[in-house]
Amino acid sequence: MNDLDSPPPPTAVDGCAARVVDADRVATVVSRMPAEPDLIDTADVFGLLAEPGRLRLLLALTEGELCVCDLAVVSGLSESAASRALRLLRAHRVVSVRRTGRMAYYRLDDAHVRMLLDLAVAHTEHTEAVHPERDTPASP
Amino acid sequence: MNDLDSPPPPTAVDGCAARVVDADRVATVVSRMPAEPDLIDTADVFGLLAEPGRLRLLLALTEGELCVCDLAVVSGLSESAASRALRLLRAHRVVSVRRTGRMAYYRLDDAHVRMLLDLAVAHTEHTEAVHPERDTPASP
DNA sequence: TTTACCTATGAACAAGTGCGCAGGTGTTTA
DNA sequence: TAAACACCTGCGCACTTGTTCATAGGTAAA
Repeated sequence: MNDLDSPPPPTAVDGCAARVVDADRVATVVSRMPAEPDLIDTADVFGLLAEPGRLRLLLALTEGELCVCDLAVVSGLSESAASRALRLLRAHRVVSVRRTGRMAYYRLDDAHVRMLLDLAVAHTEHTEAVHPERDTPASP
Repeated sequence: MNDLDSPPPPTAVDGCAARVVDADRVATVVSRMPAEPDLIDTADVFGLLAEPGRLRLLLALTEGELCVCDLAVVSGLSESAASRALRLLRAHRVVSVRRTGRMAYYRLDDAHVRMLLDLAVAHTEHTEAVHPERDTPASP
């Protein structure tokens, strides 16, 4: 495809053709980069927390278990949407379910996610909205 | 705040008609629920970490600042995609940029996100893939 | 039994998002 | 000067993802 071994400057990591400035730093960072599956799994978990609805759902569950209809009310989702979201969270082992008759009580089942939630909430609580939409910090 | 003490059966939170089982618990959870803007902002931040590419980008930056081309190589993104991702991260004040001539060096600029990253990586490192795809824990 | 209720699911739709390509801006070098 | 370089951006495509409507399963009450 491309033969870049003779030219002096550019150095690739494993065969990918691209300009590299700090080869040493790049090598170090690459070596410390988590494995692909772990990375994808991590991104997945963050993705679960990336929506207000699911976030409310999980925040509500930090207080203890709740049934689907209550969770729907608290999260502002329809019961259908809440059930669906809970199924997703359950598939990722973030929540677990306890069934009693026709009721289904969900609860947080991942200490890691709980820490993430605490950290996030604590942060937003004393951090005045970082509203984006501003790219250039306006330097007159 | 809202009147939910007299009616026996269905009780809504602020006017939404929906079945509620544990009215007290619901009221408590709702009262402790973060404000809408904070919630959206939090979900936003998690959304930034919800993709392998951006995650690699940020993980690389935990080691120190890097230029765009090096970040592209490390993250496996094209320079175009890396630039765009960095712009997004910059808009949310997650990273900051230092320009020297025609180079642009990016660095992590949010201690909170750094904690989130550390926590996530530490978790995935000693947690054997929680592969989903399993919904019902097999209950015959 | 029938009825009412809570939860779960299927399918279709709509919306958002990431990426590649090509071109542009500003800077350094020949 | 022109050329090479590093970064940035507009356009369009394709993929993923969330939401809703309607319906089905399963349990408790009449």
